[in-house]
Amino acid sequence: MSKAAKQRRAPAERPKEILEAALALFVEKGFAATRLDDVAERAGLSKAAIYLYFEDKMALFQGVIRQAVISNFGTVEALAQAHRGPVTEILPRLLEFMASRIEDTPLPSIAKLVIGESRAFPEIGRFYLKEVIGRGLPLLEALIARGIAQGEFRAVDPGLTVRSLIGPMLLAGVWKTVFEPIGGERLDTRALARHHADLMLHALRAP
Amino acid sequence: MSKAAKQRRAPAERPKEILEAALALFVEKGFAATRLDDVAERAGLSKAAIYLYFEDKMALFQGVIRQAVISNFGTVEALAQAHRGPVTEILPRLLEFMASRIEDTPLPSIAKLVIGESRAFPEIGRFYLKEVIGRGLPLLEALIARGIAQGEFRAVDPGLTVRSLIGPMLLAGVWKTVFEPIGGERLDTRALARHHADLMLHALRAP
DNA sequence: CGTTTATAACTGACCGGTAAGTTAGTTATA
DNA sequence: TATAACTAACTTACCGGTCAGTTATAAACG
Repeated sequence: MSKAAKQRRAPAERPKEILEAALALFVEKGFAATRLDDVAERAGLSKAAIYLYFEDKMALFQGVIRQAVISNFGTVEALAQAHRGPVTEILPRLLEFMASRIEDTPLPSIAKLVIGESRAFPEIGRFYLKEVIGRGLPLLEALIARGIAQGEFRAVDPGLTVRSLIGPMLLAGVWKTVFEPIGGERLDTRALARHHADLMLHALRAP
Repeated sequence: MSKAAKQRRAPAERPKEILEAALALFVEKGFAATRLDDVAERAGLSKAAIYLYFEDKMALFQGVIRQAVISNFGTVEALAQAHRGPVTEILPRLLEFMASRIEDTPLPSIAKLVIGESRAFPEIGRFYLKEVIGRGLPLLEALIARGIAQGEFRAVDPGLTVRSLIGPMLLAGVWKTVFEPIGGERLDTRALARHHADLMLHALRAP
């Protein structure tokens, strides 16, 4: 190891380090406003070195999104599928789990990036559509359908109901990333999740 | 009028024309990716002429947002305040009105712009926060509070309830502007509005 | 009524800063 | 001494913003 301040000999970690630095900066300043020189500095190497690991800026962005998405997703699937009890009990847990993700991880910032840049980079949007929405929605729809089948819920449209369920969580994410940083008053995402779960259970309860 | 293909002598209309062109391009490509030369071409004049009417690109952006917001807002206020009947009847109308705005106006695209650019241009975000959210939220909260006072609704937190109410509409706007253009399946915003209104009324109904 | 003059509206060509992407060369390790 | 990892310096293209000059209109004048 010697005194090698210039970190060498660990190139396997390099892409991850670059992705981490890029995530922080993309989240902070957006895609266009993030300079590769800054990403490089933060990752502790030169801009040219980034090009050793990523084709171009776009590929780096894609990598960041991919990394953040896959690392933050498996758990939801587990949570929703493992639980075999009454849906009435799962729903509040699920919403509170989402709230914790919104409060404690960069997930909402990622979503904001996707929202803002997917017109310019449709591949990003399609990736998110496929990997997050395409996996998450069916999961939740199945849950609602199960609630109906088990006689807990009235017979509503599962697709629309899922939108009603997660809409406020999207709102919370947008609020946290867009309006709180510029002086909007703090929103208690977990309280919203609990409250919304309560509303939804009242709304869905079979007569 | 003669054959003056070069339009002159109507400078009062010019700012509006420029704003219209800019709106279309900002909505299509985002702020950073929109070239002033393109705005100029679309508005039928030269880039330099834009600077006769707007301080800089940022002021133009601000003008676009301001224009779109004020032209699309007064009606909501009217709708919510004029109606003196039971809140139970107003709520579905209100949601369906929002749905029509989302489907038939560039409002969701504006919102998307604000979401995407407010980190880089906090003034934009604050303007939206003040003019749209600062006016819309209290209006809706008062409506919920009235529903409670009139004995139609159970005693819920009006602030959180309003978030539950409009969350799905935000979701619809995001879906329309972000995911439909890149191959996401069409979402029937009005159906969602009706369905969500139904859920909310069930959720809020006093026992 | 034609001609000059004043000026508002507008433009083409340019400037300067910026940042993505490249390359030729350097350094550390095996 | 071979080579993988890395970098400083460069090239290139773009685009926001400016400015000196041009054109269309209207007012002033003879």
